[in-house]
Amino acid sequence: MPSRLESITQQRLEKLQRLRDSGIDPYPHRYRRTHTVQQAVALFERTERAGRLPQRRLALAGRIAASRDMGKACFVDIRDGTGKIQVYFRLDVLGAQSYSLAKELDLGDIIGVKGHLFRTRSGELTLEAQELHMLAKSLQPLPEKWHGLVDVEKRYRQRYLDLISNPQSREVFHKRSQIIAAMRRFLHDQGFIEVETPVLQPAAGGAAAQPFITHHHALDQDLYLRIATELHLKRLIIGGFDKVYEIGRIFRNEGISTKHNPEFTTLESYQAYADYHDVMRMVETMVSAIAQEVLGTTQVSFGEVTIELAPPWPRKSLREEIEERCGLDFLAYEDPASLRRAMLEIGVEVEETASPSHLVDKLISSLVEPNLMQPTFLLDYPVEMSPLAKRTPYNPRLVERFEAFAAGMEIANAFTELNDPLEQRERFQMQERWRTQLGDQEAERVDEDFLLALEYGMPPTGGLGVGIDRLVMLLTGQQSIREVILFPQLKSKPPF
RNA sequence: GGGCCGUUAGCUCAGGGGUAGAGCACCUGACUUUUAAUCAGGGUGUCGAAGGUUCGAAUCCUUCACGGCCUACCA
Repeated sequence: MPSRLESITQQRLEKLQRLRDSGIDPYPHRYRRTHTVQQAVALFERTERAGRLPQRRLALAGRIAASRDMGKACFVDIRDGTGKIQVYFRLDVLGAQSYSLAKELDLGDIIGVKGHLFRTRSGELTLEAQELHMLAKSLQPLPEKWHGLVDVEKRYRQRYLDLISNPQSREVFHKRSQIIAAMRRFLHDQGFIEVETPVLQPAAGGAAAQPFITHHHALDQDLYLRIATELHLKRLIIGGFDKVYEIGRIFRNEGISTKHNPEFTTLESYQAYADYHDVMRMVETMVSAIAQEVLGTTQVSFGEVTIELAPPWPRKSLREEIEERCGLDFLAYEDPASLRRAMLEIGVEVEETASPSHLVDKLISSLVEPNLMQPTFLLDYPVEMSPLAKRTPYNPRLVERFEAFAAGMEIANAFTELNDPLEQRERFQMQERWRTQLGDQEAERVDEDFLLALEYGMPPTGGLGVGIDRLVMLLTGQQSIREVILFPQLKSKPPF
C-alpha cells in the first residue's frame, strides 16, 4: 500500500500528466500580469468613485488560497505578494476547455487570470476570468486554511508554509524589513555612511564571546567568524570617515534560547567627536522615530505591558540601580573574590572561575535586566567588563558606557571609545591574563593590528551596538527571537 | 548542560491496556454571485524511533531523536 503522502502525490502527478497530455505547460516561463492585487483593487475603487463602469481587462496572478466549486461556476481566492482577491470562473464565459482546467485546480496552484472586475451580490470585489493559465502546478497539499500552520517546529523548518498560511507571520517579517529600512534612512539623514567589514577574521574581537572557527584552504589558515563589527569600524573612524555604520550578521558560538540565535544581526555605529551622551540621544530618537514611522505610534505592546518609546528615556547609574535592587554596591569591593562572596550572600551564585567581568554582568542579567520593561539607560560600567571603553573622569574604576534596556531585554550597548593606545594595550593584556589564568574563553585578545591603528590617533568617538533582532521583537511584540528570524537555527533532523 | 511538557491522517486536534477517531484538506457525484459555500458518499495512518512488560501496547516502563517552555551561559 502506498503511504498517504505518496498517494496524494500520485493524484497530483496524474493531474500534472493530464495537463501535459492536453498540451498545457504546467511550468511556463513567464506571465505578463498587468496589475498586482493591490493595484487592481485601487484601480477599481477609483473608477467606482468616479461613477464609471470599469472596462479594462486586467491580468492578475497568484497562488490559490481557497476554492468554492458551484458546478458550472466556481470561485477561487488567489493571493500575490500584495493581497488576496476573489476570481470567478463561469463555464459559459471561459469555454469548455478552459473551464475543465479550472475544475482541475488545486489549492496551492499558481495561476494567471485575465478578465474584468465586478462586485458580487454580497459586494465582494471579484475578477471574472475570461482566460486562465496554469503558472506552476503544486504537488503538495497546503496546511489547513482555518487554523493555519501551528506546529512550531514545522513553521521554522518550512518557513514558506508558515508565510503562506499565517498572515501574522508575514506581518512580522514585513515589519522587520520596514524597521531596518527606516533605520538606514535615519542614519543616512544623520550623515552616516554605510560600510561593510570582514566576516572572516584571523582573530575575533570586539566583544566577550566565543567565535565559530573555520579554515581557508588556499591560505591554509584558520579563520574566525566575527563576533562584532567594532574593531574594523573604529579603524574607519581613524581613516577619517567621521560617521560610519554597519548593519550585519555576527556569529557567537553559544547557547540558543528565546533571546539568542547563533547568528544574529547588529547595527554598530561610530561617530567621531561624540561621547556616550550624544549616542544616548541618538538611540532614543532613532528607536522612537522608527516606531513612529513603521507602527504609527511610539507605544508598543509586549506581553502584558505597554511600552512607551518616546524620548527622553530615563538615565540611571548602573551602580545605584543594582544597589536599589539588592543593596549591593559593587564598588565597595576591592577584589573579585570579596564581591563574589557578597553576591553569594544575597543568593546570586557565580562559578568559582568566573572572571571579574562576569560578576557584575551576572548581577545585571539576574536582577536588573528582567525588571526593566520601560526603556531605560543604565550608565557607567566597571572597567573590567568593558575593555574598549574610556574611563569616567570621576572614577577610574568605571567607564563611560551605557546599555539600553526595554521589555526585559538588552537592546543597545554603547560607550565613549577608548582611544589611548597605550591604555588599550594594558586593557587587552589584562583580558589576556584572564584568558590564560582563569580560562575565560570569552576574554579579548591583544590585537596588535588594531593597536597599530590606534597609535596613529583616533578622535574622541561615541560607539553604539544595537541588537536588531531584539529591536524587532520589541517593536512587533514577539517573545521569541525565532519569531523574527526567518530561518532560526535548529538541530538537523534525519531526512523524511 | 539540568528540569518540565509535547510528538496520533496532508493540517488542526480527540483518544491514555481490548477492531485507529473528528473537523478541514483530499477523492466521487449534485449545484452558474459563492465566500469557513452547501448537500450526498468515500478514511487515505510506521500513533516520532528502538527495546521491554502484557494473552493483547497509540495507551504502561526504559533508552534515543526532534521540538517547546523554564533554567544555566551570552546580546
